[in-house]
Amino acid sequence: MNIGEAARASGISAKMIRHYEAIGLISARRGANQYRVYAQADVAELRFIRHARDLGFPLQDVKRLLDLWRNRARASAEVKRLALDHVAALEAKAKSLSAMAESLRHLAEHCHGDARPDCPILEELAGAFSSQVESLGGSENATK
Amino acid sequence: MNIGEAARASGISAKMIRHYEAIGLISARRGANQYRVYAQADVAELRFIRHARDLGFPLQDVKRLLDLWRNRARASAEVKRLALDHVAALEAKAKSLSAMAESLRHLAEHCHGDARPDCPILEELAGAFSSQVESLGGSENATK
DNA sequence: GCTTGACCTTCCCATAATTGGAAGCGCCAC
DNA sequence: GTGGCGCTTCCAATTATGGGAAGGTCAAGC
Repeated sequence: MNIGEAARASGISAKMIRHYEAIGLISARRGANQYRVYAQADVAELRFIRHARDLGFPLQDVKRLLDLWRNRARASAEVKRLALDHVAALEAKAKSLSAMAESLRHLAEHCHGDARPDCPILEELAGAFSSQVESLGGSENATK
Repeated sequence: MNIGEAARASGISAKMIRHYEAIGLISARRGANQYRVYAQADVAELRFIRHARDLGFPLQDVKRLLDLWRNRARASAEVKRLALDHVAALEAKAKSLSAMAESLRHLAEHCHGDARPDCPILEELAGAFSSQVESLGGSENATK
């Protein structure tokens, strides 16, 4: 099959299939036309890639996982280590985003959100960790 | 003060300060040398930007927030809307990452992780939603 | 045979945010 | 007056994906 059909069968765009080939993740035979030709096994690899991406693995890890998948003599220990490292990274990222969301939501709760200009969200962004910025508008001469 | 000192005072690298100027987020006066010159108010803006970035706001939102901050006649409603939209985006992203982490951790729990090659993680990546890929190794001729 | 349309090819560019480096100049202290 | 640091601009890489141009190929229809 050609790249379009492989794309439909795998859920990866033709654009990305070419890209994955360009970065050495996969390879493809060429027909007499120079068209890329894909077999069922190639589609299976593409699906593998897509599932790994769906789980958030970066392409570098996907490459390693793909190598392990192709290698019948692999040790499952390495797969597990990759997976658990990735789990840790995902959880750290999720935690960080949740913390951002929570502090921002806390700020938003104290903003009345009407036509008035005063807003604790902006005040926090301006002041944040340090003390309040004093007389901001009037001290541009303090340029040093 | 020059860009280096502004960078140290704001926690934003000189590189990024120049970049923020290039994309129109901030501006800077120039001295006789053509060196950028920053006042305390400029540092306050830089800090504002950093805090907004720390909360995960994309630069586009930061630009809008900065405009609102500069505008004394702003309505806090828009700030609140921006903030709550961003909170929703953050929470959605965090939830997505957590879901990935959980399903991957679930898979990893069932992988014995030793020298043997069989591994449910790889099997899931290969098969996932569809049924098991049957006789993958032997049917490359089924190319259609 | 020729057109049309769908498909394929390669190459360049864009996104978002940040970082790195190179080449060249100014400035200050010693 | 010179060495080192800071400043300037420009160019590129990162990560993953997509958009589009300019052209080649193929099958169908008339």
